[in-house]
Amino acid sequence: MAPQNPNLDTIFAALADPTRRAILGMLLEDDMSVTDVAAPFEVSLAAISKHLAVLVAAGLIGQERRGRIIWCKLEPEGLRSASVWMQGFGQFEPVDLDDFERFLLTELEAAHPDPDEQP
Amino acid sequence: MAPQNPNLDTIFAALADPTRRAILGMLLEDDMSVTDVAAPFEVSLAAISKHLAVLVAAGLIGQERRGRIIWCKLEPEGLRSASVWMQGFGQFEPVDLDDFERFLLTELEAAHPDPDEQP
DNA sequence: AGCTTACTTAACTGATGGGTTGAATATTGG
DNA sequence: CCAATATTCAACCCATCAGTTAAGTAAGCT
Repeated sequence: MAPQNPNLDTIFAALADPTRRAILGMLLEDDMSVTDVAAPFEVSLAAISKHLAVLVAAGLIGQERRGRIIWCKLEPEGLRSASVWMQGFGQFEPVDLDDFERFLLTELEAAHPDPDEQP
Repeated sequence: MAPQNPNLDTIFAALADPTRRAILGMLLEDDMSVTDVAAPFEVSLAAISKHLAVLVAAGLIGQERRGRIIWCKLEPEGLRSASVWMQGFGQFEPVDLDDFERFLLTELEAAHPDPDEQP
């Protein structure tokens, strides 16, 4: 629904914030409502709403209203251009997915104090 | 020489600026002096010097002084953590290097007005 | 030594970003 | 309709950022 100007500027700027990366990590597991996305964080709901708007503008997530709940879902294609750009540097090595898992968890732990999670 | 805290915040923030991405693209071809890096851009040398400092802090480039010239070189490993993080999204598709070439050229053209090019 | 080249630092400005609180809007349930 | 839930919008605060100009530092040249 958004006009979406998914250029590299907005994509990388969106990824530069740890809260937003944590949100992406959460949405990697499940689609979530705005309220549920906001739950683990200490900042206000309005702040999270703004973060989500940034992610939508960057084309990294999509939002769909069903009833009074707005569902947020990952838009993996939004990362393609940035990913392609980055792969140009760094010897084009294959990606280690275990590394990714480790990074993702580290990010999530760092971003919110993890109230009800059990490892 | 910099203490370098190459976390994802600083890396993505560094990549969010088109001038800095263009600089990375230039350094992909050759190591360059600060003055030469600054040449194609319309902003002041001081501004480019700051951009380079940001890239160094992000671990994306390195600088080495030889004589009175400071040489800037790409540090491809600096992108690894960010690249790994990103690949976690987007179905883990293989990267199309032709796409990369296209993006890189587009970026370079957009970043500086290409003083000696004839439209 | 003194001038020139190469670059950084300092001090300032205007714009943007992330945060807040409080009011506004939308939708559902009683 | 009215109240509660879900989310955004508006107005503001403060910090950071990209840019400027001007001065400062460092190294080579003659």
